[in-house]
Amino acid sequence: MNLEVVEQALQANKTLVAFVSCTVSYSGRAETFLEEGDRLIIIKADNTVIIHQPEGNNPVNYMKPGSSVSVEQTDEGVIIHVLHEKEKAWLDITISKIHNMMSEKLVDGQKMELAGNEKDMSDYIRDNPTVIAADFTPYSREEHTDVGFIDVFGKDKNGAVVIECKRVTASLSAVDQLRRYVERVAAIKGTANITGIVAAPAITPNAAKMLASYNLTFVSVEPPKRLERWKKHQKSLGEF
Amino acid sequence: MNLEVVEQALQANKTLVAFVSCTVSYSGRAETFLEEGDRLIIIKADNTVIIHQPEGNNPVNYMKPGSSVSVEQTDEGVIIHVLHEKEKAWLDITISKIHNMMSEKLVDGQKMELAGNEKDMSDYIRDNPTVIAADFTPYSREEHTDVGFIDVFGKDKNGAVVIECKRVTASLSAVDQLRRYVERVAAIKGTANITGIVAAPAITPNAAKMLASYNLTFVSVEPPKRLERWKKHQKSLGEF
DNA sequence: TCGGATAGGCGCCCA
DNA sequence: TGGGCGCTTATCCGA
Repeated sequence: MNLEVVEQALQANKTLVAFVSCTVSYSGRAETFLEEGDRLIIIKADNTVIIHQPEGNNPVNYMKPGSSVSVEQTDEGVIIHVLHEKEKAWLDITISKIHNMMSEKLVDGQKMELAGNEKDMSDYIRDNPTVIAADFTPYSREEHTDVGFIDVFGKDKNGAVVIECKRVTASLSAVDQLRRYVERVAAIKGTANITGIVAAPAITPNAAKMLASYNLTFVSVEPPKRLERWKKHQKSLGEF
Repeated sequence: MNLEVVEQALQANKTLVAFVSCTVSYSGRAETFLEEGDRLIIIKADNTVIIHQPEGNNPVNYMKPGSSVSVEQTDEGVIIHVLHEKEKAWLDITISKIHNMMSEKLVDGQKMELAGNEKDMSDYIRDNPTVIAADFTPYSREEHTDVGFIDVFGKDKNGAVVIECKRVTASLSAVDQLRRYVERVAAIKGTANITGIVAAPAITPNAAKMLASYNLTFVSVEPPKRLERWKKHQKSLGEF
């Protein structure tokens, strides 16, 4: 271990990664402790600190950007102190052994482009209203009320239509949301004659049952672009 | 770059990290693309793949455990292909330059201990029922119904009591949940006389209004142990 | 900053 | 395996 290496890397706005044996203590929104073991530590230039165990997708501990990082040499080993004043949180990494480490100044101004989220889906419904019903006319997206905002709001021949979109299988909470909006619109319009629709690729059985009990309906809508590139990819694999 | 180094690391159940310049393509539940820039790539022994940009808490792209990883040398550079058959997802990392890399076999059988989550809070309510009401008697936690499970279920002098816990400020969705459970219990018991309580440190104004409109109530409960170690830490800092 | 909702959410538990 | 839901959720967006 070399304190100077760590401190120089941090000073130079580098990203530092280290394989270490360590224990981890965290206190903030909750409190955690992790016994000794081998982990990967990442310290970014913005003082984000991330600790990964050897398996799994998620970090076991982390501190968000804007922390302050300091390093201390003690009898127990090297301790990395991370403090986030604003969040009243701190993290201590007590390192008994550094197996390997490296640091690098990384330059990256790019932002990830993403397609296929729920906004794309409500856009798709607005632009292709017949996927809901032949006589459906959308008015607005993200209509705000004091009980939340309605994904797609419009009308059909019977009156107002409230649509809650989900890009994945709709669950009980989707029915909750829809019911909340429909009741609000009914209260505003002074009529119980509102059509409420969950638009999603599928719905769970319990949610479907609950939906029906409130005279709300489900319309199956696939999120746009889903799996297109996957299928293309599979096809190209098949050509080998 | 050295394909063999990467492949040997993966074969040997090592965790591999690399600073690279790359582009990233993903297709699965959505589709993403990330233009050329410097990133940190992590490939774990379980074939978890994580890509971090130089700043921020969260990975920009990832593939969950259980993927298959292969490496290919092309004219454009080295491509790391990650495929998750089951999830019908794939990720390609096209690397123009490797700045630095290292790998290590990590051994870690530990599991993080956590205090201060919602389970601790409902335990606390069960063990200290007077924080809800003087005459409250808890029966069970995680009582299952077909519309979800009730955090804490019990009785008071008026009848059944349903409690929904939140460790942070309760929102509209917490009221939704509680209402859903209360209605279900009322239907089962055949009575409308059910007491429904949101137990949380705070509640948003709109949620409070909605709660009141359904004759449900809010009880302020702090999640246990919150900030205790923070305060101790601050005190010890103050002693310097 | 707060409130509300989505997320390529993830991960855990339980039927 | 799917449903339901919490999460040190994070992140985005609008008021």
